[in-house]
Amino acid sequence: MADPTAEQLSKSQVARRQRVIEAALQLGSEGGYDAVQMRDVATRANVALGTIYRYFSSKDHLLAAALVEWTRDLERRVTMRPPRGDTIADRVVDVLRRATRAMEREPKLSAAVVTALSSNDPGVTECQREVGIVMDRIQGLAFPADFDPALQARITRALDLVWFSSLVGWVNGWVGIAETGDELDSAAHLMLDQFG
Amino acid sequence: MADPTAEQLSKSQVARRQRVIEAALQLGSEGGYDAVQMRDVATRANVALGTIYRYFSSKDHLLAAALVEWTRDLERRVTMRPPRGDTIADRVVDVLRRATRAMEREPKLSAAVVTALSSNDPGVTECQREVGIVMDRIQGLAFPADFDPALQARITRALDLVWFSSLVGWVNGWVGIAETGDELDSAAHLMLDQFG
DNA sequence: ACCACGGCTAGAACGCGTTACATTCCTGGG
DNA sequence: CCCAGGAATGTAACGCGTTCTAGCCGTGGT
Repeated sequence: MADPTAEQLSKSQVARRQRVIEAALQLGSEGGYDAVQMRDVATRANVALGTIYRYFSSKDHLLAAALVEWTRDLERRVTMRPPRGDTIADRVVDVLRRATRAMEREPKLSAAVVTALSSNDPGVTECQREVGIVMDRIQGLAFPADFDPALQARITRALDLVWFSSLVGWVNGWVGIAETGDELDSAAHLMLDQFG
Repeated sequence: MADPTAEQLSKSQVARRQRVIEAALQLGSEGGYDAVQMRDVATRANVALGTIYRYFSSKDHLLAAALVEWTRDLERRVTMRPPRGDTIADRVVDVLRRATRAMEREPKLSAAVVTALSSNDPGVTECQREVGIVMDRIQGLAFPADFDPALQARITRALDLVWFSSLVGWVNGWVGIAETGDELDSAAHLMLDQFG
C-alpha cells in the first residue's frame, strides 16, 4: 500500500518503515540521490527489496516521505523559537532562510529529497501537498494575527513557489546557495514591503 | 559534444541533429516523457542510438534543447503581437498566460520537456539558463521603457521562479492548468500593482 | 492446537537510459 | 586520386528502478 496513512500498521511494521526511511537518509546524506539505491536501502534496513515497495510506491516516494518528516521537524523548531524581525518581510525571510540553512548542512541529502519531490510519481503528490501545507503553517508564524487571511494565503503560496524553484535551481547547480537566499529575500520584500 | 553551440557543425550534421529533436517532439507529443525512448528516437530519426549521445548528453538534455527552440518560437510570436493590457501586471500576465496556453495545446509534450528541464544533468543547465534569459526578454516586452531596470530584473526573476514551479506543479498533477494561471496572476499583481 | 492468509524474503527477471566496441562511411588534405 | 582520421552505425552489455515468483513465517480466528 503506497499510502501508509490510510492503514493500521502493526508496531513491527512501523519500525520496519522507519528503518527504511533511516537507511535512505543515511545513504542520501553520504552520496546524494544516486547513492540511494534501492538494493542498498534494503540491505541497510535489513529488509527485502520488495518490502520497500509495499510501503513506498517508488524511490522518489520514499525520499519525499523523508522530506515530509524533515519539514515537520523544521516546524517544531520554528515553533520553539519564533521568527525574529521588525517587519513581516524580515520575519518571513528569517523563516525561509532558516529552512535553507538547515538544508545547507546536508547538501547531498537535500539535493536527493528535492529531486524526489519534483518527480511525477503519484505517491509523491501527497508528500508534496503535505510539505506545502506545513510550509504555509510555518510562514504563518511570521504574520501578525490580524493580517488578511486571503492575502496572506496568496503571498505565502507565491513564496512557496519561489522557494521550491530556488531549491531546484540550487540542487541542480543552476545557482549557488547564496543566490537562493537572495532570491527569496527579494521576492518576499517585493510582495510584503507595501504592507505593514 | 554535448554543447553544439561551441562547434562548427556540417550541414548534414545540423540536419541530423534536427531530425533527432523532431523525432523526440513527435514521440513526446504522442505519449509524453516515458514515450520518448532513446531507441525509438534513434529509429524514427534514422540515426544510430549512439549518435544521439554525440549531440546530447542525455535524454533530458535532448528534451530541454527542444524546449529552448519552443521558447524562441514563443518569443517570436510575442514580438510579433505585443502584450495587451492597461497595467504592467496585466501585460505580464498576458504574456505568461500565452505561454501557458501554448503548452496546454500539447500537454503530453509540455510535461515531457518540463520534466526534462528539472533534471540535474549538466547539459540541461545551459538550456535552463537559455530558457530563463528568453523568458526574461519576453517579459521585458510588458514593461515600459523607463522602468527601473534593477527592479524589473528582480520582479522578472521572481515571476520566472513562480512560473517554473507552477509548470512543475501542473505537469506533475499537483494543480490544474487553471490554478497555474491564477497563481501567476496573483503573484504578478502582488508585485506589480504597487507600481504604475 | 491448528489452519489459512497475508506479509516477508531471496532472488530472478524485465525495461530503458547509458556506455562500449568493432566495423563502415565520409570527408578533407596531400 | 588516395589515404588518415573522425563520425556514424549496429549491436551487445551494464546499471539500477521496478516487478514477479516461489516459498517461508507469524499471527489471529476457530
